[in-house]
Order: sequence, then structure tokens, then C-alpha cells
Amino acid sequence: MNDHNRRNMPLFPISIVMQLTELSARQIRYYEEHELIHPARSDGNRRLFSFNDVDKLLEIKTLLEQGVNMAGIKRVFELNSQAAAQLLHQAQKNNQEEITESAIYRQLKRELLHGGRFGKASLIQGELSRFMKQ
DNA sequence: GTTCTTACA
DNA sequence: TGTAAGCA
Repeated sequence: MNDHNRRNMPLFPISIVMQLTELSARQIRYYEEHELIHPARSDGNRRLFSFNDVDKLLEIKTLLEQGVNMAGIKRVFELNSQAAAQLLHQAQKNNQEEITESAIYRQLKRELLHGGRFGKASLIQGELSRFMKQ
């Protein structure tokens, strides 16, 4: 069982995710409607969230608190996946070792936090301002 | 008892 | 977003 599988395993019912994220069930379902998350379903049609889903919801919560709307959050995720794809491409270009997907995301997270080549701060101050309320 | 969908405020 | 109804 690798990291990737572990993080994507459908494990938590919505009640647990509510406690973990401090988001309401209404909000969590709403973000799913807008395709920000894609929780699996149990046999009884109940949502089952993975660690990745929870992480994504926490990121959504942070952006929401910063005043970013739904469109802006979608844009951030879009840019993040682009950045991840770029990191993956460069990693493969620089050596033949097998690159773990989770390692790529960890590096992306570091770069974003430390204002690396993708600079999240500049992203929020610049383009993202169009998606801010007020 | 918990969660789901739908609908209204 | 919160809340309520009616199901599963």
C-alpha cells in the first residue's frame, strides 16, 4: 500500500469531515456540487471522504477566509495542478528515477509556502484579486 | 441515528 | 448558507 493509495482511500463519513474541517455539511456538499472535491459513495449512497478530500477542503476553507470566491478557488486549483504537472515534467527530465506523485505535491506545497517560482502570494495579490469579494 | 436530496428563506 | 421535509 503506497502513499497515493492511502491518501485517496474513501474512509470518512461527512460527520467526521465536518469536525476535521469545521465546515458545515451544507458547505461540504456545496463544494462537491461545484466539483472542488469528488468524494466516493458508499453502497447506501453516503459520501466517503479521503485524506486528500479533507486536505482539499481545508485549503478551500483557507481561501474562503481570505475572501476568495468559488471561481477563484477553482482557478487556484487549476493553477496548482498546472504547477504540479510542470514540477513532474521537470523532475522526469532531470533524472530517470521514478518520482512519487505525493513527493511532487509536497514540493509544490513547499514552493507555494515559500513563495517559490510559482509564488502564491503574488498570485493572490494579482490575478486572484479579480475573484475577491468587495 | 445518520445522511441524502430538494426546496425555500 | 441555514434549515426543514421526507427518504433510505
